[in-house]
Amino acid sequence: MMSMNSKQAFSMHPILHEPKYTSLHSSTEAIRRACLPNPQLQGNIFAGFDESLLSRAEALAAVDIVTQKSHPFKPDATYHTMSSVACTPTSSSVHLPHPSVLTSHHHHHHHHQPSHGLEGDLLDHMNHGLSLGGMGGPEMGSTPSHPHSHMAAMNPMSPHAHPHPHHHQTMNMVHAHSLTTHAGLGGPEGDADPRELESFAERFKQRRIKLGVTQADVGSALANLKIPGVGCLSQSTICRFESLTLSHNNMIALKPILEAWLDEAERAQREKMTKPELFNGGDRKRKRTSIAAPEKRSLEAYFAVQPRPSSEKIAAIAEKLDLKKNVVRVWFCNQRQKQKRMKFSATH
DNA sequence: ATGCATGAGGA
DNA sequence: CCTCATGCATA
Repeated sequence: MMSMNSKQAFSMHPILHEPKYTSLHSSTEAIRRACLPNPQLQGNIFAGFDESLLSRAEALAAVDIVTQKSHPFKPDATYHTMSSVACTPTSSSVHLPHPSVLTSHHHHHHHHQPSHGLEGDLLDHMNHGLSLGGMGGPEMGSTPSHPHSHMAAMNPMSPHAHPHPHHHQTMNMVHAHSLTTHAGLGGPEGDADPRELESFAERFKQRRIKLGVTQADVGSALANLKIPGVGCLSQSTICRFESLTLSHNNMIALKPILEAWLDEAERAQREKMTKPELFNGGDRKRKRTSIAAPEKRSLEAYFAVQPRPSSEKIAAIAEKLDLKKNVVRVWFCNQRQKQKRMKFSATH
């Protein structure tokens, strides 16, 4: 198993040079990040009395059950499936010609701390369905409402990928790098503004639907564009792009690609349509752990007081909630990522 | 549309 | 171990 795709060979790819990217469109994201919670700092601050905090958080979480509205979902543990996949993006062995790195962590300026009233803070968060610090408050699913605009295969090029459904990571890494290094000016302009991304995302969705293509179709069709370093993307990513639930950087990186596809797709629509083809492969599916509501509430409570628990703390939490440590760790990672998504970004 | 997961790359 | 970009599986 786990055959190594060429994408994974990325690390040993001959072209490992890292050209110094220019600050094409950037500074905005720096500003955005500036408002994010400060990493390790809080950890130390609370390291001393985190015990009590944890207890507090847990207690609150427990009591909170009554305040929570009913959840129509089953508090199951884990599911398993054997359903067959429909769209197999497959691999696109291409790599980015310029594996320039991203992640320019420079959160200067840390924000407030919940130390001014933990109980109050927690209660506040929980009673209000958690503000930015806990979970996605505002509905992102506020998109129009044509969930199923099926039909597809009208991609510019051959929509079907290869007959080999390795569900491995597609490693596109269309990273957009940004530099905060703009001379001490007062006008942080010239970069991609969230405003434009927003409008583009909206237009994109509409035109995509007009073409009668699904998000999944767009994803797999991208590979056919043969753009260096760009393979296919999943429905998830396309969806997130349209709903702006990606990091600012990610949005900026994907925009030109999706734009190129749109162009090509609309052009191709006039002339022809390649023969639609469908294939499928049956692979062992990954399993998705489902954290029950009560546990999730506890995690949110913990997260409110300590977004970055230490390994030990994670272990402790995991044990209390009877979850695997790794599940808890990943949960925290994912929560942190959510905070950074465009929709909740302070750049707005 | 989203929750949980994987992995590269970076300290 | 984290951050980030992405994806599979699911509601």
